[in-house]
Order: sequence, then structure tokens, then C-alpha cells
Amino acid sequence: MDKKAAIAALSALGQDTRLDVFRHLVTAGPEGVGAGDLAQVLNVRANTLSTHLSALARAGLIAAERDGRAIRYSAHYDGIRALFDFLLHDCCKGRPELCGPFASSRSPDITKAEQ
Amino acid sequence: MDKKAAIAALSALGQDTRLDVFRHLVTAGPEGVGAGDLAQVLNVRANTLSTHLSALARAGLIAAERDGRAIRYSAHYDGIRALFDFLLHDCCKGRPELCGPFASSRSPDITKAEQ
DNA sequence: TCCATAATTCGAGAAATATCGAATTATAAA
DNA sequence: TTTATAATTCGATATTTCTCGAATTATGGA
Repeated sequence: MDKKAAIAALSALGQDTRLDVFRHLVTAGPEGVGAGDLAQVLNVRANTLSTHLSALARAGLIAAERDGRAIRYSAHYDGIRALFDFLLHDCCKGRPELCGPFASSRSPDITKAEQ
Repeated sequence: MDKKAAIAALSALGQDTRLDVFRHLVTAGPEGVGAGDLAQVLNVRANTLSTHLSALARAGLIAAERDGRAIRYSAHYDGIRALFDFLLHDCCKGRPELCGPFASSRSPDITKAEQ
């Protein structure tokens, strides 16, 4: 994950409605939730939600799949993991002991120079 | 960390200049870096940087300390860890196996109902 | 005290974002 | 084919965010 992608993911999550969407989808699991159901549960207009869903999808945090008339959205775990890796790699660079017990379980790739 | 604080932290990191600042401070370590040096290294105007620094500090991700005429900023590891905990707790809720090897090393506190 | 330096605050303008109602596209059922 | 449903796209507006120059505050040294 490069810096640009990380910014997209972080800013996607840094908004009230989108964080709600994300949390709901993570809880819902791989089966996902239809956009309409999501709009009803979160009390957001369908078109507004659509904009937010597209931002989260563009950031690689959720995935969309058509299911009849509905479109099911689900958490995209590869993208989520990529964000974690980026943060861990960055946060713990040089000071792995400071980022908690999980830091040492990852091997930061120092050689990969990103921008 | 509640939802509001998480949004502040995520959106603070979801911006080009601020992510640069954050990465630089994490790399710099606990001694920190003066605001002026930071402005020079990152090629940002002092007043613009000041705005970004205050956003990161408000989010609990960095700390400020006066050192003579300068003000040294440094990564605030407690705040960083809090963000990690929030993400891990949320991402892995119900599906710990999906968020990578570090997920299981944290014990999610299911009882703490936040908004 | 007076001056220089470091940083922040203020006020304004430009750009990006969030939200909405209306219109459109795509699918399914009658 | 016609109608209904699900979701997105479009166009507009309100709000927020980013950036800047100028002014202000705080500290240290002459």
C-alpha cells in the first residue's frame, strides 16, 4: 500500500457515516449487506450512502457484488489488512517496542521505499 | 477511545501533509522535532504546519513541549496505540481470524459499548 | 529594555466534501 | 411489454478544509 492509498483509506474511515458503514459491514461478515438495508439501518438517504459506499470501495476497504436487484457490500479484508500493515510499518519503524504487542509479529520490509 | 476520537485521529492521518508530519515524528523518536525544523524538512509554511500540528495534537497522535524558543513535537505513543486498539477491536469483532496474526494477541473488550 | 527568533493566531480566499432532490440505469416480476 | 424496485448519477447548495499573508504572542540574548 502506497501513501496515496493509505490517505484514501484513512480519510475514508475518518468520517462519521462512513465509519458507521464500515463498522456495520465488518460486523456483518463476508455475506455482506444490501445497500438499501444499510441505508435503512443507518438512517441515511440512499443516494448519500451510495457516495460514501463508493468512497470506501475506492479505498479498497469494502467490496460490492450484485445480488439480483440489490447490491451487497461487504468488508474487504485484504484492503483492511493492507491498511494495518501500512500503519504498523510506519508507526513502528525504528521503535517496534512502542506500538504494542502485535508489532513484533510483523516483519517490516525496510527495503520497500514508497511515496 | 470513542468514535469521535477515532474519527479525529483517522481524518488527521488522512491528509497528505499531516501523514508526512506523523511519519517523520514517528521516525524521529521520543526526543521529537522542533516545529521550525519540521517546516523546513517538509517544505511547508510555518503557519500552515502549525494548523496541521494542532490537528494531530488534538487527535492525541502527537505531543508538544516547549524547549526554549522552539516547541518540540513528538509522536504520542499512547494515542497511537489507542487508535490501533480501536481499529483492531472494530475490525476483528466477530472475525478475529481475518485481521492478521496480531489480532489474537489483543483481547477485545466486548462489554465496552461505545458511541 | 530593545531586538531577533520561533511559533501561533487571525482573516480571507480557493478548493474539496457532504448532503439533498430529481433524474437515470439496471434488474425482476406481472 | 409494462410496472415496480434497488441503486446510482447528476446538479446544486451548504459546509468544511486547506493554504496563505499579515499580525500577534512568547522566549532568549544583546
